[in-house]
Amino acid sequence: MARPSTPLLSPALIGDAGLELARAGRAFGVNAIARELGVRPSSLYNHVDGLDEIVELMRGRLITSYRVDPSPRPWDAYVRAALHAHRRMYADHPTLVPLLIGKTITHPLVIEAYDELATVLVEAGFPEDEVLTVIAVMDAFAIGFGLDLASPDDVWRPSEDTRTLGRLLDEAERGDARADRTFELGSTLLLDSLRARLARGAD
Amino acid sequence: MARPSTPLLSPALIGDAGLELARAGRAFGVNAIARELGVRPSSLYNHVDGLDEIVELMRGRLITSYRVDPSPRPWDAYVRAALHAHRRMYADHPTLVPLLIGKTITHPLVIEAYDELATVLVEAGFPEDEVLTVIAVMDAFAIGFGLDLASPDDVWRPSEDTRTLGRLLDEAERGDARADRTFELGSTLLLDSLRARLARGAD
DNA sequence: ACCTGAACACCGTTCAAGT
DNA sequence: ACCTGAACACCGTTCAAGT
Repeated sequence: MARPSTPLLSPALIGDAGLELARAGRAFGVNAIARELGVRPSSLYNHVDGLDEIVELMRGRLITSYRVDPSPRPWDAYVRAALHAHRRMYADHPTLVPLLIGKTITHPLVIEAYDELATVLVEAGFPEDEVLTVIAVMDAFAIGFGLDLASPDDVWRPSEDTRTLGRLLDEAERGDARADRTFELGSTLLLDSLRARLARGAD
Repeated sequence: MARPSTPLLSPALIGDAGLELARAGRAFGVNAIARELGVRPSSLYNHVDGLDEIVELMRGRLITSYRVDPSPRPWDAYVRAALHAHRRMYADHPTLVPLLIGKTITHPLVIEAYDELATVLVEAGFPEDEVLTVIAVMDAFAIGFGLDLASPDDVWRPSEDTRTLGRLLDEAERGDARADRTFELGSTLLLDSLRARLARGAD
């Protein structure tokens, strides 16, 4: 079977296979993707330039599945929904994070999503020279809390006596419950501050 | 030279070599570290159990170099300093981040650092059942802004027309100046909220 | 046009051989 | 005790060969 009548591969299939592997916490290299698709590694190069381009494909397909509904609503509800969705996105693919943030964003769909967020914030009344900063803060938030959610059930395990930490750990939640509580506090703190800042600026 | 009279390697040397590579943005695998130390890859296994243990060594040596001075001062100054130091730490070694957060923290020095932070927050008056959450929020912050600082000079490069984003980008800062401004806003928002929360709780 | 197989330079790890 | 060299199963990428 040198050339099948109907192609076995496509950029979309390759990107989706990589994403599936990443979501399952498995390695998502060229070889692993080829294995997943029942094909030889070298076959992928007929559709894709290499691992870098595969990562770009994955990024594009990611953002469409975690897209936030832009229906009209108060800006802070939109911001909260975006934080939630992006946190989930990063948490579902922690090993992808360094690759995603390491490259300039050019993908049209991803740019569009940021453009929408920028528009919402400008219309909410944030000063124009501050909107990009607010967006970057939101991104840092989503990434940080996403990786927090992807952490092990026990973040800390002291082997010796501690002054305070051990006692607090005995009473504390663990796993996703802990991570969710952290995210709730974090996003509440952030939104409170943003609202206060907007109110102050509007005086 | 089968066995040198004085050993060429040690766990400390191996960890430091890995950290140096990571800081330089280069790969820090077994082979790369061996190359750096002028030795064969298999030699490392006389001192270390494998890449996982090397990562643990790197973690331990990291925290000591980014340790926050625990001298008495207002809790919020301490929190700000910790955010600053940890952000720098993550930014200096972005590729290490997924490895660091993927494992439960057991290293005594790292536990000690968190214990200290917990003690400061308890003494500041935060409710005991909230302190670990605040710490996790700080961690998420430091990681998110650290990776933001490690991002390329241009985070976004739109190829088509945008409603808002392109216009804002034309006026905006880039590179470290942008990342620093983001961090300033983020940590100000967080600290404002934490102070407000503490004041409310103290009523 | 598109899949294969062989080849290359990498990677982490094991282990017998040397001192 | 500690470094080496050969070996193994991996990895990403190239390219000539096949249809």
